[in-house]
Amino acid sequence: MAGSRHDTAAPRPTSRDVARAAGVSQATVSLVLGGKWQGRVAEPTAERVRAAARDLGYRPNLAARNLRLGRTRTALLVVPALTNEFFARVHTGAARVAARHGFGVVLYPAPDVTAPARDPFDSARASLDGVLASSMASEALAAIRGDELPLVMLDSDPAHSLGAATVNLDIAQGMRLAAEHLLALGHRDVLHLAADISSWTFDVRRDALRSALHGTGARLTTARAALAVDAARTAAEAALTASGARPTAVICDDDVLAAGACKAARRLGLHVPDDLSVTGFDDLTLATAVEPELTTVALPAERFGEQGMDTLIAVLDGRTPEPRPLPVRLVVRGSTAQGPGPRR
Amino acid sequence: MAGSRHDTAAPRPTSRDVARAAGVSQATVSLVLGGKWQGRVAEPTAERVRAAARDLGYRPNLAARNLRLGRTRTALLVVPALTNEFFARVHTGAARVAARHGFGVVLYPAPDVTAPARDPFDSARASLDGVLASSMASEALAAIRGDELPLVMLDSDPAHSLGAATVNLDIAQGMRLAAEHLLALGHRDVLHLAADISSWTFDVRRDALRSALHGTGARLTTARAALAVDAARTAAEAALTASGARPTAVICDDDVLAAGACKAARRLGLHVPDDLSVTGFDDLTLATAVEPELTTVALPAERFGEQGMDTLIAVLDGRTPEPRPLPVRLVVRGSTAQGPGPRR
DNA sequence: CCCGCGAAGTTATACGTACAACGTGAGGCG
DNA sequence: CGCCTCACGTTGTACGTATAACTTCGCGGG
Repeated sequence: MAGSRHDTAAPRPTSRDVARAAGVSQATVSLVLGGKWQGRVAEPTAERVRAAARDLGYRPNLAARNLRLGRTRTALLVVPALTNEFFARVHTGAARVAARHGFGVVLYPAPDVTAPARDPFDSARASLDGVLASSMASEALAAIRGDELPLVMLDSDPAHSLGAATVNLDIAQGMRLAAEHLLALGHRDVLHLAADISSWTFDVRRDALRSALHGTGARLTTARAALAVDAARTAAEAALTASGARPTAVICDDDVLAAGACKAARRLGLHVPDDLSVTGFDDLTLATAVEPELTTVALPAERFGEQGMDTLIAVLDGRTPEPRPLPVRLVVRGSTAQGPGPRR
Repeated sequence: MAGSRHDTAAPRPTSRDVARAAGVSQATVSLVLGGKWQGRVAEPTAERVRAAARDLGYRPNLAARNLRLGRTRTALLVVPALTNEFFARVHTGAARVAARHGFGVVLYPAPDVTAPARDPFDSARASLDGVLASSMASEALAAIRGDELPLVMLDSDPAHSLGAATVNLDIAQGMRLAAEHLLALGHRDVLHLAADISSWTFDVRRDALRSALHGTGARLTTARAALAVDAARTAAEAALTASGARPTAVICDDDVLAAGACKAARRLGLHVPDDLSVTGFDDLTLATAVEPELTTVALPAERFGEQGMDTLIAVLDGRTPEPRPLPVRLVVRGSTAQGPGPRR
């Protein structure tokens, strides 16, 4: 009557159905399809089982398998926001490695993690084998259930990841590269436009900048903004019109912020890069979409996700891989140019 | 020796442990915690059970529950690429609704869906209750396992979604709005820069443009490009320098393409919007990051995801909600301006 | 006075799988 | 010739949960 194609509701065949069709016991089916039949089942029998499984369109019931094995081959990936292209790329890498090992990935966008005081793992309907937690929400996460599941932290504060394996991008090196690039161009008054996120991330970046500029006579000022174009434009506009010498270069924590800085410059009648150099971070699609194209620090986001998942799987296997920060590189494009230089 | 905090390997408490602690049977625990204890269990007993569960930190084993109930409260979301901000937003909406109904969402990025001839569902380690498939890869997906799971199609070709419920954005209306906007500005020679994706999507958009321009004396040409800034720039540059009258406006299938078109204009010495009007689609972060800000068609991406998941859940409940296309709206910004007009 | 009935639990079972432990012939060897 | 071994399976059980079917007991009505 309903006319749907789900009328028949043909129940999915089980391993027992396959066994019946192949004329063997259910255990034999499990052995053959589980790949552990070496020397336990004769080849002709094994082939008969495989054929029966194929004919019936048999697919093992994951819930039953998970229950039996006590693990799910599923990992949770916690990110601040998937709409941030960087994290989408991290997910891509993590999911690729996971698939290679027969693992699935469930996503948890962190913003809600702390707010509703709900258990973050409730939303992950699958039971989980482990957690891959990206920095920004990891403090909250670690506090909530840090030691209940194997955990790998992505780029997080060592102070908050006690005992958990960590995978890092060399963020500090990225900031240094940007700073040195601007120094080489003759800039001596630099604004750091920072993303308004976790304090640890902020500290790492600012400290790296400070040490890079130390002893060069360059001046460093700081402004913070939420991770959005408008917020960045507003903050940059304020910082660039503040009393005192106007910075000739802006180092941004993110390409999105850099885009905002460029808009601020335009509003103030400054030309990028001639009047103001701007550097971004992440090398998102955005970086080459704007005019001029952004000089930015390219992060191996997918490799980051891959290595994170590799590490998690290693931890699950009882191994402990040595943490080695992933290298970053500076991509020089059109948003940076010669500054006032040392001629002053 | 290993020194890890997983040494003790304390096995998670089961409902039986809770039962023992509360001095009741396992069945009673299940009744109380399952919420079906009305009139079956006295309040003091129920409270004792809840207290015991809390003390032990009991969490039900999802694998066992899934096995018992035969459903998983997990849906698969198939998207072409998560790095596309639009789909990240769709996911956000879908996940929100899913969470509200106690559902989880597993993601499947489609690109690989057809290539390796692997079963796409293998990568979803959880068993699934249903599938939410976004347009672009849905043909392949539907072909592979269309009728094995309840399916809801997002913005897909009706011809390929036989029997499956569908949720649509009013893409055609979006194209009409853009076309009418340009017509009103006096443009009579329009280039359609199309995304090189599914042919159905392309047809819908082109047909909408054609009908909107029909009878206005306006000329429509078409170029296609992969969904990337560089590809779009190249294609636009070629189309704008082709023989014949140069278009005075470009309607793009996506903001990313629009950014590429703007870059092409700049290379050709054309000013946007004075010499060339450009419209985008989707209203991504990108749209306000570039200069000038893009006039674009804003899509309710999150609502789209929400409605998709709502529909899937309705289908799982045996209901059949009427499909109603989600409205889109034109956001006029700085990338469009008066064209040559009817003065000619 | 006894029967029935509702309240408050309990016992038993099934979901589908993986694997430990147990047959069971046939052939080799002392 | 009897026993051991090996190749090839099979039988049985447990994973943790939800729920149908059953028990037990107190109490009110006929």
